[in-house]
Amino acid sequence: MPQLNGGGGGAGDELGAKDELISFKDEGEQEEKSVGSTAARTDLDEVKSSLVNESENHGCSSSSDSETDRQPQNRPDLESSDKHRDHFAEALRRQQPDGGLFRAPSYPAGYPFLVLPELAGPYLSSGALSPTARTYLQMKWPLLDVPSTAALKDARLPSPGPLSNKIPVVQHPHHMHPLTPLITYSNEHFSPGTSPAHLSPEILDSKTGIPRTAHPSELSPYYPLSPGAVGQIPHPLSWLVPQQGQPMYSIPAGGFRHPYQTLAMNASMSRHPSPSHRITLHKPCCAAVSTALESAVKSPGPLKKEEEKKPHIKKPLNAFMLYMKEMRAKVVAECTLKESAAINQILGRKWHSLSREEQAKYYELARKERQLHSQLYPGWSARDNYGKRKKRKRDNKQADSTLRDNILSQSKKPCIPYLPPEKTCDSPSSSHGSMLDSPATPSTALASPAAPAATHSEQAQPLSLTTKPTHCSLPVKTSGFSTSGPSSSPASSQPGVSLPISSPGTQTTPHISRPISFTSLPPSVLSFPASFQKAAIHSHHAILQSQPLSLVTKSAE
DNA sequence: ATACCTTTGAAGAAG
DNA sequence: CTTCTTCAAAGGTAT
Repeated sequence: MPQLNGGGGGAGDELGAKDELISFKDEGEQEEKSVGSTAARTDLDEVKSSLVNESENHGCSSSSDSETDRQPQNRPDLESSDKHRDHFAEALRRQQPDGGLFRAPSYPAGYPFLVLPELAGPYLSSGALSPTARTYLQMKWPLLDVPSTAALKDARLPSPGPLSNKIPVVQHPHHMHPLTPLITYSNEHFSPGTSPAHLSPEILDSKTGIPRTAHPSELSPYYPLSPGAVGQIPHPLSWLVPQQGQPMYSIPAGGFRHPYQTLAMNASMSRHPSPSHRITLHKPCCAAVSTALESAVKSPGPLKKEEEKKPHIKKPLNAFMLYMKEMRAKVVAECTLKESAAINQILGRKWHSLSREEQAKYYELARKERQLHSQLYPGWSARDNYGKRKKRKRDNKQADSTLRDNILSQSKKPCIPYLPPEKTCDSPSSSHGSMLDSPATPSTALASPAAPAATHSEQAQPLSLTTKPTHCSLPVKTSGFSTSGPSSSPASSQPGVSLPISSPGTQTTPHISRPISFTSLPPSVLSFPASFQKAAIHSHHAILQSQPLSLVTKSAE
């Protein structure tokens, strides 16, 4: 868990100011459409084909030509993926005429982050409405074909006017700030069936293409600040908030009122973040919303009572989760493959392919998020959420991993030589100097803490063990190995020393575990990027610069 | 209807 | 101190 060092402020600024795009294949997506296929897309194409190839007709495997043709039509997917934006921007902004507590440094238009007073917070799920005072909302306008219809069904959701239809048509994923996902926390506190249609613009269903109503979660409140904290805590993510004067989306003055305003007001009433105090709700001004909220909040049975007593406060998202939230839409949009598991594999690879700087953004962001979370919920512990999910997968996993271990040991698969990573699935990395295939530009040499390249190559090994018919050359199933038991890896104690599987003398049975990584390193050491760089340089040096930290080998001894 | 899958990272528990 | 487990998101898939 590399954390940015104290320079956090600087990092934050960097984040806010740069609007750096995640390399991946965003660049030139627009051109891509007009010009046709590009190298950039080959990346995903490869991934797709490798992922879906053979086994499915999802279309990822479709020829580039067809895909090219498909692109434009695919926009709806994109649009839906950009569901995070809506028409609240201006109105919300008005609610904080002074720019609100959280003012962002200059932020490129198109990435408006709003501070929503009182929306159910992302950290509260399942019927738990946050009484918190503020919520971040990303107000990026999607390519919404904002149908005259739903988007503005509700009078309280006045048409963005100028925004009306397809305004942001030009807005493509690659225009998204890497941090956009921050605002996209889903609100599980709304029950699916009760989503207040009026709250959001219609979004084309990614699958059916049929206009659908955006789920409240798509309105994505970011975080709630504890009422007491509001106005006191400088928001760590303040830089995410659009500047006041920034031309966002003009909404007719007098335009709209946030449906949850009453909630906001109510929020102020519950000063204590304590879960037990969070559920009080005032009826939203809108009946529909009210209904939705009530249904979400109220739920029959004693179970509900328990929830009321102890709402589920979600864990803060980590860097990768933040990244995923942002990139998922892109990946999904570019690939008809919708299966999250597969998408996540791609995302995982892409994550590793990110440059240090790019990852640093997310680490910093995650760090801030954790900070905020801790401020909001001082007493909260990750353990509080333990057992909230019923997981039988655990058993499966164990069995699975055991099985895998057995298979491994039986087959005694020799170390697979270093595979030219990513070639199959993640070419993008190469395009932007990923360590994967373009070793060592000075910057990449320092690499992200995740030590991308090597990781991939390692992961590629277990490929054959993939239990799922992904038919993808993607190195997957790393997690499976990670659970391969207590066989502690010596290397884990010395992350920097771990060697690639291919290394001579390494144990024949590739033992891939999860991040030896930085999780085991003290934050001080991991302080990202500076400390990390040092550490990386120190321990890995040239060869290991991209060394897979996740690789565990016994040869390290 | 619900859990699984899949990813990485963070946090906590256990050894 | 190290290792393992759980959860965070997401949405198709499987049970």
